[in-house]
Amino acid sequence: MLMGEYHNSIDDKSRLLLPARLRAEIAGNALILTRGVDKCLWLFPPEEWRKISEKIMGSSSMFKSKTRLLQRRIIAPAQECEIDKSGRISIPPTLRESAEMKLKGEAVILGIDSYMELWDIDAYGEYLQESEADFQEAAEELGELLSLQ
Amino acid sequence: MLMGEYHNSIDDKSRLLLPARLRAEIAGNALILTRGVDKCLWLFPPEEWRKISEKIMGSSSMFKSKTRLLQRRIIAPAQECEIDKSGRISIPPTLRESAEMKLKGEAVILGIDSYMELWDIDAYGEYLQESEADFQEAAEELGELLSLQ
DNA sequence: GGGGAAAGTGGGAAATTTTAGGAGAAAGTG
DNA sequence: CACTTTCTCCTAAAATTTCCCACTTTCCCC
Repeated sequence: MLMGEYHNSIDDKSRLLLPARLRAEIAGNALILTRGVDKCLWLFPPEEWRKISEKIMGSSSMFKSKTRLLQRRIIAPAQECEIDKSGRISIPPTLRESAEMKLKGEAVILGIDSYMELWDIDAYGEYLQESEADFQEAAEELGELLSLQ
Repeated sequence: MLMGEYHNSIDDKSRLLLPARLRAEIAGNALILTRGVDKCLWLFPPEEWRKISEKIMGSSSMFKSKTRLLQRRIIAPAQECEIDKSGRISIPPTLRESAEMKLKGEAVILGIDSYMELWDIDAYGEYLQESEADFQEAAEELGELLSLQ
């Protein structure tokens, strides 16, 4: 299971080192990188990606606007990337820029059960700040849900 | 499988370089270029185009107004274009203008499974911005769909 | 604390990809 | 029919990406 929050920097060739703890959980050395919802990138093991992309592509036609949106925001930006011998992935510039991640900038890497998220450290800070109220609310709802059991 | 989001510029001869990653997925050097739904162009490999155009033409009669619309918007503007030895396609001015793509302007190229989309970079930015709320909604629905598994 | 292995960092060189320019052919115009 | 303009094709240069290797640091076991 992928877990943990890590801070690593992107080098001047747009490469990011994946923490060894996360790498240990990944079978093979191929991952799918794509735009996430919110200002981040998502990094999936191939099987996980297949599930999600099949859900989006399967129930869909290019003549429906919502399908096109999901395709453009999630499916299209996806790139397969290899983990190199030093444990790094190289992030295509277009994807890097879509998440406001800068060359030589600090990135946050989140392990979330079956996938990972990559954030620019400043963008992540802002996100946490802006969403604090929503978080409190979500926690409250979760509390109610749990106390009913 | 065609995937990835790329930014390339259109040169002053109305030509656009297709990214090598996308070219590698295409058999042969002929593609069909036409107007897409939303302010973009669609670029199909010939077999894909045949499927789509047959669907549009098959479900229809020229005596129905909606059919005529689809035919005029999608079938009629279609042009076959060749990939030249440098990997570029040349975009007919009429099509280019229909997607607000400018000479020497920056274009976005999306690989969507079996076809490609071409956008003017500014038009694409506007589209994403305008549709952000719909996207959040679609993502929410997708989340529910996935969590049912 | 020392030795060894693993993890992380940085940079060079080769290969590929992209950009740009110019010559020749084709097409359109007066 | 000659001229201009547009479009193709080809070549060369520039930039980027990829691959590989060597070095430093950290961690762990002895």
